[in-house]
Amino acid sequence: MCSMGRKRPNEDDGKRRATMTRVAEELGVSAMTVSNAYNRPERLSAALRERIFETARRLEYPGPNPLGQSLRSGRVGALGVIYDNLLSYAFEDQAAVSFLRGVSAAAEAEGLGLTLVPGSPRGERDATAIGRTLVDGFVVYSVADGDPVLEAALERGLPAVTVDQPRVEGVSFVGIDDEAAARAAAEHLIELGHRRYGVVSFGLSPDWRVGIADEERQRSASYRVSRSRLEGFAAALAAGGVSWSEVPVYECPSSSKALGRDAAEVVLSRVPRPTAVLATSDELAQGVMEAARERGLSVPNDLSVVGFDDVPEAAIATPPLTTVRQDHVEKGALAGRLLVARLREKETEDTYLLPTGLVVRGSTGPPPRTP
Amino acid sequence: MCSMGRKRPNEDDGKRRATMTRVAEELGVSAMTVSNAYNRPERLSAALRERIFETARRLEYPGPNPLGQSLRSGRVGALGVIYDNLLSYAFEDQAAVSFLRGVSAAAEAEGLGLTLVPGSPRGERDATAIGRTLVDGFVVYSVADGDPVLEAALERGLPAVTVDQPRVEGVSFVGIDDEAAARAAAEHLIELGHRRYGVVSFGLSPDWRVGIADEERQRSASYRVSRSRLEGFAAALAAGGVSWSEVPVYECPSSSKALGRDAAEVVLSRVPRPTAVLATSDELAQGVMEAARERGLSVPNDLSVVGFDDVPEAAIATPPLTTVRQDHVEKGALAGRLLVARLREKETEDTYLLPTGLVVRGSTGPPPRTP
DNA sequence: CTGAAAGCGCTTACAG
DNA sequence: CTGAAAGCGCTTACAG
Repeated sequence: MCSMGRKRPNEDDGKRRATMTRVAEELGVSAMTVSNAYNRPERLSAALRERIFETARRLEYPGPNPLGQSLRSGRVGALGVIYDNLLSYAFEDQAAVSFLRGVSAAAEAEGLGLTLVPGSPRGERDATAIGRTLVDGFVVYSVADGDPVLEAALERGLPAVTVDQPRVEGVSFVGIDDEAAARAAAEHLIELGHRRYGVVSFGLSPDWRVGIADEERQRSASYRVSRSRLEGFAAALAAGGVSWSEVPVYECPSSSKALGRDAAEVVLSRVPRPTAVLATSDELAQGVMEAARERGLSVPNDLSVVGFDDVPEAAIATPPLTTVRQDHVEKGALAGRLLVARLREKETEDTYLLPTGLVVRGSTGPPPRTP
Repeated sequence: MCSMGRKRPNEDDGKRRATMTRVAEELGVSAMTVSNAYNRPERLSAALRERIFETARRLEYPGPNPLGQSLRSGRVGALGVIYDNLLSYAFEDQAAVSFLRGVSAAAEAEGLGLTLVPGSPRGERDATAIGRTLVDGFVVYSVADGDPVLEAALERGLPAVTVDQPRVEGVSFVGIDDEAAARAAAEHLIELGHRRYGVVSFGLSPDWRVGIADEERQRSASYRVSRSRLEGFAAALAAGGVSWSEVPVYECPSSSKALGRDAAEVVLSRVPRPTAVLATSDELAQGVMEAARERGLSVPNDLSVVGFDDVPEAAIATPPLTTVRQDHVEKGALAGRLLVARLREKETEDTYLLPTGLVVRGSTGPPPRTP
């Protein structure tokens, strides 16, 4: 049906795609003159330039091949983003989408593209693509400490910035104070008077474990963000006189409503039932609210739920979700700007912490009188 | 502060980044042996291979530079996506996000990356980046007929697929039957008994015009999707005995809640007031509902609203939005798979139309008794 | 099991 | 205003 489908570039009646040299030969000029026609018009008579373009059109020469240009210049013109999971999951995660929006804006402002490196499922690391990706530098987003994907990225020797996790010596870091932000969330519940808690967290380490995580597992978590948030929760509860060792921490393999729902089924089955659940993401928190609804529990009358991120959906959830706000767009934009600065061989700081704030909405309230 | 920030690749005590040749020289072997150490281990004794890796480590050689590999092989390892606006807007548009999710999944399944080409604001076309982007082919998404950005993409001579718009001779197309889908939406309102309509549409042509679009402007719209949907609305209303020429069609420069709200303020000020509004996207429709709420109008009692796309938010809007469903993820995945097929020099069809369906929810009902 | 040569497509000094 | 040469970093036949 379609003509382009038939044109095999390397087999088309022996006519391989035209090259700059071929155009030059055809006209009896040098290749550099053709190059100048495209890149430095002022070094050329207008007439010759026009003749060159005519010949290019006739030979179907598509203009200078950017691969040649890049090899020569050493510059690709794109920032790379490495995500800790399959790429397609990044687009399901509102926090990641906002983050990518920020990075893309920063790249775009410099005329750079954004290249999303093909990922691999959690628990099945594949770093081969990283060595083959054509970019000028990497934003490494949300990767576990010691992940082979991280090693591969750093080994490329390109400028890099890590975001949220991990922190790597000598590589600029953008994130928030996860411990303090989590602490504020838990303090809010302590102040409301809650004494019985449950926690629903996304993965602690990339081994895809599901279920209650004991304190040893919490301490050894290789996702820094998870580790820090649990530390923040624990600190606030301990300060409020609640024994952390009795708080069930349910670990989900990733962050989604469905997984939050599953987790809540376990956590809410505890006897006596928790009156408050702290989640490490809004997605998980929404799943917890769903599970509560299914059990006929009212949020916040029977159960208080706190999320993390303040994604757009949090404000329109039923009830609106109390959560920790962070600016994912700005996080991405800052990471992008820092990477650009590195490309320009400017110095950057080691650590950039963005502000967070607790947003109290309708999903939290005092614990029920009759437990 | 940071060591990496200090390392200037071209100036670091005269030590430029090591190359394959340098590693080879250091060991007294040929460059191709070093190449084989990385790419064809079986052609090498294990011992020599290890010696090569040791030397590489010592010289801080990061492994074969993919730019060299790509120039040699002619393959980049990434699919490019061209969007009709600034990239950062794509991440705000739920339909686009779902679409990108599909494309990324298709790319990832083949080990390919996804490169988002830096865009330019609507009404200010800049195609220069397209000539410089390193990709193996383009998915051209939602671009107006004759857009210079489209020309630039096609001139690269790489495989390409267009999505939604435009349709280009000889280039595979993925989309829906926009006319039929829009017709179904309008027929639903006709069947409910509505006689007075308003339409809120995203841009008709990329010249950033805002306000009521007359029939001449509608016919000459260079965004095919807008043109087709208006045709569908018009056909259904005409068949229902409603005069299209009396229906105000408000054109927004782009698709967002805020713009839908602005549009609705004009459309709902008409005397007599429309009892039903057809929007060309869910974003716009949500803005219309917002404007109605602000005027104290009840949806659907005073005003029926129909959207288009069935983005995730549509189902949880208040009231839940009646809309035309289409599968944006599958649209992206199909486009990605087709582009991959083209890279593999397989034939593809000219046109792929995905199914649509009207989803009737709470935002539509019979017109009010007392107008 | 290893190598010398050619070439992927381009542009930057350096000349004239 | 235009050119010859060198080189960006790599890998594929082809030999041995």
